[in-house]
Amino acid sequence: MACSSCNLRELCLPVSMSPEQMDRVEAMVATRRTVARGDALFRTGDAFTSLYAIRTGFFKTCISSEDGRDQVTGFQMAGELLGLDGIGTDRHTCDAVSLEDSLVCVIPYHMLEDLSRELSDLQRHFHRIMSREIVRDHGVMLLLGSMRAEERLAAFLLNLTQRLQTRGFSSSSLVLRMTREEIGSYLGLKLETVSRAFSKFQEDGLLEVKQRQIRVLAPEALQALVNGSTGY
Amino acid sequence: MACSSCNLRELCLPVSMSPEQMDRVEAMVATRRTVARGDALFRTGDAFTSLYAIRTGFFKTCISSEDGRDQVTGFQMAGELLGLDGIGTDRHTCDAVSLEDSLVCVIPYHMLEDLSRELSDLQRHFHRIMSREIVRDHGVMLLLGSMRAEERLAAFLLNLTQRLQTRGFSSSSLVLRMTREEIGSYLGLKLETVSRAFSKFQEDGLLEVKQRQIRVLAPEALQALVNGSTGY
DNA sequence: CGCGAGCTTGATGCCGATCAATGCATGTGG
DNA sequence: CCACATGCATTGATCGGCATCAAGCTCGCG
Repeated sequence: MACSSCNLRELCLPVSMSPEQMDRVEAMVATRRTVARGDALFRTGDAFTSLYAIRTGFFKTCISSEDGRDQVTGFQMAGELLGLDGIGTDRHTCDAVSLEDSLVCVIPYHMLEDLSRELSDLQRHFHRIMSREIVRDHGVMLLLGSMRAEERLAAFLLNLTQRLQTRGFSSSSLVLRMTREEIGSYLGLKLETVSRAFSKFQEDGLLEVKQRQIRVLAPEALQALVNGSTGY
Repeated sequence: MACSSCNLRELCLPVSMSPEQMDRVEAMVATRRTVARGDALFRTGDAFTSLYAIRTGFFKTCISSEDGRDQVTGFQMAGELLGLDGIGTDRHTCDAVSLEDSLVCVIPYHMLEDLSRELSDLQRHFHRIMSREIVRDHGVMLLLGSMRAEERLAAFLLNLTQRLQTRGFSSSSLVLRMTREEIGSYLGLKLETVSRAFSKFQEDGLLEVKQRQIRVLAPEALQALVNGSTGY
């Protein structure tokens, strides 16, 4: 259960620490929490106290405006951090909902503050994580602002397979944890459009689609879609 | 030229510090830099060394993918921070282009790291700023993913007026620093669509539009657009 | 077995992109 | 000072991609 023996330590917060630094990090991450599929780790408006590192499982984060409009802002998998949204206002500004039974490591934020004042490596790494989150969001803005339906889905799938690969899974075969509707919400599309794009990819031999079982047959073709297809 | 006498200090990085803390912050923010209209403060790929606080002026940040696609990811005004994108990879991931002659305060990042390890107020505030940036981006994702053209423009205008108001300007009268095309890029629309939406708002008596001179006549109506108009 | 949640597929319509022309300010050189 | 160029904005006409509406279909589960 210790960070030092966690197979995600290279992806998570405590990257490249000395053994003694690691001890202090482990003291900070003392508690774990299970979240059953469908339950929320936190919800909009909840008081912010901690960040959460996903040990196992899969989450979505979503926001909703006063009227019913809502939007999935991201999908998070093992090794990724949840809760950064809460730092700014001391309240969470989105819901984090588990898409499968999950286990998270609880990182009390005030302890992270204290410790990262002492361990500059930790400080540096935490800042990097926040910065990368900002950069990721910019990428999504590009996707939502300028790509067409199939391009969006291609980008989404490549992003997923890449992250799975980093975690040692096959880059060609994956099981979607989320519904077509959730994918659509993330990509700014309706579920029917997502479904049609999947079918199209299958017709064209880019994918093999069996419900949520996906096999990527032609990653280069997906990549080509994401890049050049504005058709110059 | 000192932070302590800067009229933006309540918006910027050095919020709520003791005089002696403020001295140390000022020592960190030793240099200023002017950026002529149209010039870049930094560009994608530039080495990341510093954050920049806008003293006077106006910027846009934009990213572009390998093919020509590009996207304005934000507009920044006095008191706001630029360059957070660079922390994650030690290189900037977007262009920051000045939309009018501007002056920025240069904050060497390694000094900010050092100082925020000593001043927990500074540390806390810096984290808040990054977190708010993430939350802002999520708001833009909601806008891009689920709003229609006029709703997007209404949200954009309200956001602008609100930020201007915080800085002591009128909330009803503003001069746009950016072109229709830049607004369109930010909102995921074409410039013609932006132009039409402006005209529509003027017809409906919500705005008075003279090129880039905008007068907001009915802010509540704009707000209503942003909220309820999904038409249930 | 039958129900329901999620997925697929088809038909139609609308919003915003695209193409194209004109208008309007600012600036430059003759 | 005017003729002309240039960049930006407006407006109209047409087109296309995605949303919407509407059936079926599949699969897991009580």
